[in-house]
Amino acid sequence: MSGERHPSCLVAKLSYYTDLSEEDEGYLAMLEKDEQKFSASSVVYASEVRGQNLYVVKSGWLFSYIMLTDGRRQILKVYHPGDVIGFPDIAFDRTTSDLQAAGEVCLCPFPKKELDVIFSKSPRLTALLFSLSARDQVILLDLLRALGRMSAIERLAYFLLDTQAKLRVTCHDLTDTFRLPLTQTEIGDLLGLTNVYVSKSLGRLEEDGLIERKQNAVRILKEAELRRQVDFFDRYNTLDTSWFPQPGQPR
Amino acid sequence: MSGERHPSCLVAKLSYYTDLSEEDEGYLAMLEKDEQKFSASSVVYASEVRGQNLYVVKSGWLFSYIMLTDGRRQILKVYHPGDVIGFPDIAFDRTTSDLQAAGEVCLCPFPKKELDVIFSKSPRLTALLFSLSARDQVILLDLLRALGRMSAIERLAYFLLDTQAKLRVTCHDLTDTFRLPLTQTEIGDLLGLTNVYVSKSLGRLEEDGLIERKQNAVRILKEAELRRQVDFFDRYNTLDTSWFPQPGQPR
DNA sequence: CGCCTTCTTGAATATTATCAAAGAACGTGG
DNA sequence: CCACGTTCTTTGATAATATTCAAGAAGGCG
Repeated sequence: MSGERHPSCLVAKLSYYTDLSEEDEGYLAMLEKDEQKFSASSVVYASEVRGQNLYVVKSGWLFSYIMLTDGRRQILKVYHPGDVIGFPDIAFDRTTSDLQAAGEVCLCPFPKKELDVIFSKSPRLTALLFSLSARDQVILLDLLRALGRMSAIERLAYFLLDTQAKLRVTCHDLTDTFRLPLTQTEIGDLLGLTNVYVSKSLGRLEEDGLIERKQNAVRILKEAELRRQVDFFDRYNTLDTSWFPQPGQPR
Repeated sequence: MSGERHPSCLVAKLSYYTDLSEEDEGYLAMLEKDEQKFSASSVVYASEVRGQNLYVVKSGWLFSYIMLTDGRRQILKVYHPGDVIGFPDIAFDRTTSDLQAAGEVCLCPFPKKELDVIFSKSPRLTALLFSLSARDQVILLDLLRALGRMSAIERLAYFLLDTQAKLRVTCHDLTDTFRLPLTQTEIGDLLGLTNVYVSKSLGRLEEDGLIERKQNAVRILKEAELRRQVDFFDRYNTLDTSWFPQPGQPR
């Protein structure tokens, strides 16, 4: 549309990792042809619903979660612009989680059935999508490690580092400060803590001079030290594309 | 090889969900052409190692885990016969976790580079593998919910139900009893608990008449009640294949 | 039979949750 | 632009849950 190199943030994100053919860019563009806006806190879809759509995030933050029957909530993943929402649910005919907008968001929904074109026509793009989904899984494993074996303070440190690393992929000039449009209750529901203890632990991190807060922005003061403390790996900065089917022999 | 319908447990598992063409069965057979045995407790691979292999589990149980530098361990996933190990790591050029055999195991290793043939030649089989990986991710999300928002007893109930449901896919006649060849320390490292508290909580479940133990076998006495208590979903019994590219137009 | 690992049990301790209330920030409508 | 209501955050006191430490019992294996 515009004269920009990448009109789409999905294409921008993916070509960060590998070269895309024009044909592949075309397939991706198809996934982003529709747009849908949601207001803050609105539920994009509920769980246990016939979910045949995936979504590309165009702008805004969202998160998916599962409820227990008694009201406990586990937030599963926070989504940012350029993310694809819905790969896990591809294996089921109903959604397995709820999806809620953290603020105003703009999404590009597309039916999962449309993936079959990509699967049939572009092995290379398929491999790329597979890798994205695989990486999401590793990021989830990191979170699992945090919930299973880290203290509250460590979990928060991990969460801040992870968010920072993720935002850096699309926002290259991000240094040490970023906005965090989540409530402490939401952060707690992601990290398996209560909102009260999130408040206390963040206060502690600030007292100790590791982070700084103003409004809902966070500044990470001692990134290296925090990374060492939680044994942090950046899963966002590379992707192994060496095994991908070669282009030039499509179809 | 033999006169059985499915000489391979991977083929057996996959054709449980969808019909495979002979060609597709051929591709899968290629992945299982090599065999490698490991003795109990041996480490199949360590993390941060150039990992270009995936594995099909032929027999035995294994688990993957990540260590923190101070010795804390988080077990990420327990593998059983018919499972494919390594999809998450496909996105990276190094392994992101360690893999250890719980007892004697037999594995079929194959280089991930071999997947490119499947990606290029069989869109349908690719979609099936994608779905398996996606399903693993949902199972992981269930575990995340357990670690983040459930009590010790609930986590154990969830773990037992999950293990039972998974074993039922390959062992159709499994009713309410199964062997559990993991130590309580390992179960604790999976569920984010100490071995001591695993012992106490299992004892509690038994006292309450929900389960029964003898040796290292478990019998689930009140499956329906336990399922209700932890809001359990069986992720293993179906797979949505409706969106798969149609066969008959391969290549 | 004896050793080694795993499991159980109990007491003391630590971490995090719960409850409650006040203070700060934010958005909305007048 | 201010007042008000709402939501979010902070703080303190108390309670619950799980950990740690330690020692003894049980079970498997040579």
